[in-house]
Amino acid sequence: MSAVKVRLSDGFARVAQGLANGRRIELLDLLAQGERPVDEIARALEITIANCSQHLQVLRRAGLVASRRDGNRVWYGLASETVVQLLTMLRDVAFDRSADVRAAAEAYLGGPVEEIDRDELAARLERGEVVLVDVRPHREFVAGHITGALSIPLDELEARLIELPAGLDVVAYCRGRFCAFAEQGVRIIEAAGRRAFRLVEGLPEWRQAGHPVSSAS
Amino acid sequence: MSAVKVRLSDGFARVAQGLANGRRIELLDLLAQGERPVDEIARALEITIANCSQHLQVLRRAGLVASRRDGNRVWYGLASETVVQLLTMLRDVAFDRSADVRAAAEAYLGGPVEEIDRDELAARLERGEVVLVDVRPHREFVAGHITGALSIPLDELEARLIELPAGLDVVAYCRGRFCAFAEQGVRIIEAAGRRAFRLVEGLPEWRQAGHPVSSAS
DNA sequence: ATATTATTCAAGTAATCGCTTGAGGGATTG
DNA sequence: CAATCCCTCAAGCGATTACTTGAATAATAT
Repeated sequence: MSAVKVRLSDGFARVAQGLANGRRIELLDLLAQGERPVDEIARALEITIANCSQHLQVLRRAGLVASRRDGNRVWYGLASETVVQLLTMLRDVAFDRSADVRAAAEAYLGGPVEEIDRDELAARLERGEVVLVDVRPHREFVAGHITGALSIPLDELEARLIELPAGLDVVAYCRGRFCAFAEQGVRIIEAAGRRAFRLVEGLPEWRQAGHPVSSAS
Repeated sequence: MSAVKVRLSDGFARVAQGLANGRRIELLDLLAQGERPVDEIARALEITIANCSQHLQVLRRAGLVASRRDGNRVWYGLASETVVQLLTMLRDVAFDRSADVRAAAEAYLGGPVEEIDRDELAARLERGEVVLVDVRPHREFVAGHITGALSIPLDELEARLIELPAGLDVVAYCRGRFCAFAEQGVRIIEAAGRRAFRLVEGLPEWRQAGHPVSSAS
């Protein structure tokens, strides 16, 4: 009787176990931007391929990721959109409840920049009041981006500032609340004398809120 | 630079680590019904007090629970309502993504019973169409219950069926979607020839959805 | 003060985790 | 076919986790 309850609770715990490692959190954050083959994930996380593969097996056993084979590559992606919600909530609770996390987040993101939320961005986009820039790597833009956004990866931003239509405020967005790309993008744009905001959340949250998303360039 | 990102991700992971153990999941589920002293938690989980205390320290370090001293007892409770949301989402994702969890849930809860959701219950309560029974232990009812519910703990239900006003459908609820009390309650009530439903969620989700809750008997 | 009750701490042990290294398996290329 | 590329598996390691036992601490009761 109680053994069955233990089995159920252990099952829930196994999913949490998947999230209980910093590298796997980064991995899921990356996969939230679109599926990828193992070697790319390993490179992005700066870990060995064997180590990465093992983390992926743990996540697969936890039911958080799924894989498909294409030729001699294996592509991994999130098992479901609900995984994004879980990850987002985990990070929000961590930020809310842990002073360590808040300190680390500030150290990683740098001081505050002006922010804008999803609904406000949607409204201003509708009215054509802002330029929206996706500062993630181009491949992630191709996999999916906010409809109407320009793709200017962070490391090209300074050189391509001229592409931003003049006379409008600029909004930058990236992978999510705890990704540093948009913050850095905003600083670069502001250094050029333009007013810039960061979208608080990233593409996954935007998609999940039901706002319009496009694929391909 | 990357070291800072590692620190942030590890911080997120530490919170997940708190959830990454079956006993701690049960513990949080219990605390979602109201705060309790250590010895009671240990008894409910059928673990030793020392072991329980150590799990509670892990959860405190993860920022998921908080404690207060009253005389020579220490009462533990969830650190925030958001912890309930996180726990609920974790279990929903686990149920959704893991066949093991679905099998364990079925083994624990037994076959399906008729269900009713929050909004429907709220509407029917409003119209006085149903009797609502809280089948959790009485102390949990006292700590907080759905406004208008009767308290009949599961182990007294069979003997007290007569207290249920005649001529109405009965709805039973308990701690949550993965608590077996309500299922068992529905079976007992149906065995007496009454029509009975189970509220899909429990009190924590009801409260969090903004529906009316009362305290004390 | 002493005894009692409730909780935490410290030490020890078996099991698990995270990583490395090197071998093995699947699929494409030459 | 061999050679190559991509990924997984197996073994081994140091560190961490979950649990037990017994001692230490904190507040109350006698």
